[in-house]
Amino acid sequence: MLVAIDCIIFGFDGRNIKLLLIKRGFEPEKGKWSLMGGFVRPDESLELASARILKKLTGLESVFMEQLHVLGDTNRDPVERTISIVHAALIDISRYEKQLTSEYHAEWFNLKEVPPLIFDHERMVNIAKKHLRYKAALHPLLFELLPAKFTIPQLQHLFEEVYETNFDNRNFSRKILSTGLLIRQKEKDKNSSKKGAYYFKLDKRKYTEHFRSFLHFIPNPEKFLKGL
Amino acid sequence: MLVAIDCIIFGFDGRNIKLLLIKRGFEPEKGKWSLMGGFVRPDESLELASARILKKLTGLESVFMEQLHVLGDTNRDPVERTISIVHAALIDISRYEKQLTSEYHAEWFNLKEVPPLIFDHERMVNIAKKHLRYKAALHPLLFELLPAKFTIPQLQHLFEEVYETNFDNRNFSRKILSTGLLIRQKEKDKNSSKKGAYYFKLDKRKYTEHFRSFLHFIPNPEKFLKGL
DNA sequence: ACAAAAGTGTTACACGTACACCCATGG
DNA sequence: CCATGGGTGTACGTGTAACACTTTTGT
Repeated sequence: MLVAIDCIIFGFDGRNIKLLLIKRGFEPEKGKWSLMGGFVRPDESLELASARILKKLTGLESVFMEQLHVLGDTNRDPVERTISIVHAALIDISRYEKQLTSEYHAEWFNLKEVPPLIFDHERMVNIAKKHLRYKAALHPLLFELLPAKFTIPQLQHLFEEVYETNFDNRNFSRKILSTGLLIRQKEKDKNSSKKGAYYFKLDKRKYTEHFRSFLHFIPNPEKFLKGL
Repeated sequence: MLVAIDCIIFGFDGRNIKLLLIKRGFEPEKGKWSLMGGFVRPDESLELASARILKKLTGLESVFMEQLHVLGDTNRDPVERTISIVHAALIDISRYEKQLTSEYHAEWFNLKEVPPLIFDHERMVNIAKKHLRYKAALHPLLFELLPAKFTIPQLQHLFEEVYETNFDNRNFSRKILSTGLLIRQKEKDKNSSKKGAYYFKLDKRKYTEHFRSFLHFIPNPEKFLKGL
């Protein structure tokens, strides 16, 4: 039995949530869009395998991926029985731009405009989307998707992208700040408004310490968690 | 590469949370306590494989197990490279008593008094324990562990077992009832007190509909989620 | 009558939401 | 000087926690 790993990389460029895809380089389904996948070698752990596969197909390094799910239906791969361990990560696109050279044919797609994918990869993406929404509602996960310095309106925009809705900006900023996870900087970002919005930095120590203990980052969480 | 499944079955007998274990029947490590495990066959899905393995080793049928995690370190099995997909389930022990005949040598152990286990099975149990605590804090998961009719004090006792602490009974019952998930019966349970406690039934429809949308079943969830 | 468990009432307070309004500034 | 986005203040309702107190009934 073959053991594969498929990697789902979500990215944020300041405007949209995107998904990284590659053009499959071999048969079957050569030339179609696909997640980054490969087989686990007999002598490597799952962590090493996922890192190797991602690096080989996209150039990305030191991306922290998390195991999400295993798909193992008998007919999911047309050639041979293969189970696939789906891994996923979230990254700030700008921070990895240099690694994603044109040597690799990986491309970012807006999450709302993903092309048809091979095999059961669309199912994998759906699983990952649900997981993202669930986790980001309860934990400060999305904070990681932004540059080292970011503004609250930027963060709010990101949340609005993920949940495909709009939040009240005044309540949103208070809620976020009440966690004590953000450290206000002296400078302001004046790109998006005349008044300017303060930059914030993430308090890394508090972030890792309390990651699991912050709940309800979105208003009316019941509404959003219901369907997931 | 071999693909195995290991099954973690948590049970509740009205008093304690227990873990189902078997005595391993073959080398290596023959005669030691172990989770129920086996290999996935080329022609069966993961769902079928986990059900088959559990049935073969314990007699249990139609237990809904959930995929938890994959362990795949290269050295985890001394004989051959094996990855294991950990599955877990929660059951009301009394409801499955008949299936667990003595033909199979499966035994229940109090979760606090689990004997040494083979390979990395203790690690698997720890992963499952954390997962249980996390999920049960946010969703009405534990309601399933009780008989069709149960009292609030019974449910509270179960929560106290899982979180190894005590809750205020008055606030607990209000919180649970405020979800609207329970339907009060006319009879009372007089086994544990003279006044008697009302029996309740789970509103199955509401339960499945709203499973994801109820949050914070335990007081001070931050405290409990912090370390997980 | 008493003990012991079940459950109600009460209160203080934190939190969530809605929304009026003020602030800063580039054009 | 005003349009625009950023942000504070205020008000109200709901949820939570703590705990005094009542209810029930077997012994």
